Amino acid sequence: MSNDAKKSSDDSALSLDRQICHSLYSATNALVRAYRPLLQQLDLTYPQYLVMMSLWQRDSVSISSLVEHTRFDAGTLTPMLQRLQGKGLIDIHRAEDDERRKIIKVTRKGRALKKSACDVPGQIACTAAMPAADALRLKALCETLVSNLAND
Amino acid sequence: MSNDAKKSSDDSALSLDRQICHSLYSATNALVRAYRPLLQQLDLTYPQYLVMMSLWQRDSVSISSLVEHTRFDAGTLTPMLQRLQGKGLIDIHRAEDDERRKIIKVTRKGRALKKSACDVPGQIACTAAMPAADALRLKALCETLVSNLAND
DNA sequence: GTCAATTACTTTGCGTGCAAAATAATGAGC
DNA sequence: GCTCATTATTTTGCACGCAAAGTAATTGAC
Repeated sequence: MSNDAKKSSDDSALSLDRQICHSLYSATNALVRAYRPLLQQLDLTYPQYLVMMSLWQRDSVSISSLVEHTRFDAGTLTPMLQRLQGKGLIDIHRAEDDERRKIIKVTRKGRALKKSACDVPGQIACTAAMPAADALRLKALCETLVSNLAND
Repeated sequence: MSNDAKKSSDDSALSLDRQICHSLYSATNALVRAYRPLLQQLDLTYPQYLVMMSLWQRDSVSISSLVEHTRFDAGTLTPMLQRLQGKGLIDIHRAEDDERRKIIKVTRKGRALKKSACDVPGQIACTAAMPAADALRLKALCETLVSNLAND
């Protein structure tokens, strides 16, 4: 809690143009918008794409494990997973050892989709047109923010 | 479109942990979550707070002007403004010269809210616990991203 | 073993976010 | 001054995002 970070009653702090958060917020929305046409060909939304990436990386996981890895809320994941199941990309079934848990498995169709998705990261990188060094710096700053804000 | 930015068929590019976009996405969600308890006292959501900031800065504007300044979609703003009107924070009325346009004006109550909001930027800065230099770098990177992605 | 606390997940409700279609007023060409 | 394209805003439909409440299985205390 540095001293100059807390300029409470400074009026200009409420100027929209100075808001770091507004930049972050609109950058994220712009990114999701940029993904849309690419992902449309895969019949995926951006959040669904993130979940599929998580599952391509580590399959047969519980929902709580997905919550941790993807940072999605459980209440968000439940209907999202049902939609992915509806598309035939994943299977959901109860864990045998613990009937509360559900295990998510990628289907053959889901695994096949990965091949169609392999061009997406490169295409987005082109659209974003950001030097690799800047992109990494941006990622690092965001990760710092996430972990700082997680402290509650 | 640099050459090494386009590693199309590289499998590791689809690893969730390497996704800059995932970091950005979760940082934004974490931020909005961090704002929630602060803004709850003002009975505002984060997007509503952004709109109010825009209006505190420049009052009596059309919706399309707000779209430009806040970077919200018009279809998002219409119901949002109706809610802000319902809270008595703004007035909405048709422009006299052009009956298609609507002019948004902050009410006395809306202006009074600014005083209650003046501590919010400082409090968020404390929670985010990010050095000013890093915050500015983050903002600059996000702005670059926004303008790169806007090219269509 | 029984019952309360915990854990894993689902449901509900509300507010975005946005593409696409609809509505309505203005302007332009003739 | 009519017609058509354009502009400003609204509506619709669907998918999050998430707090809060609900449900069901498991663990822990005794």
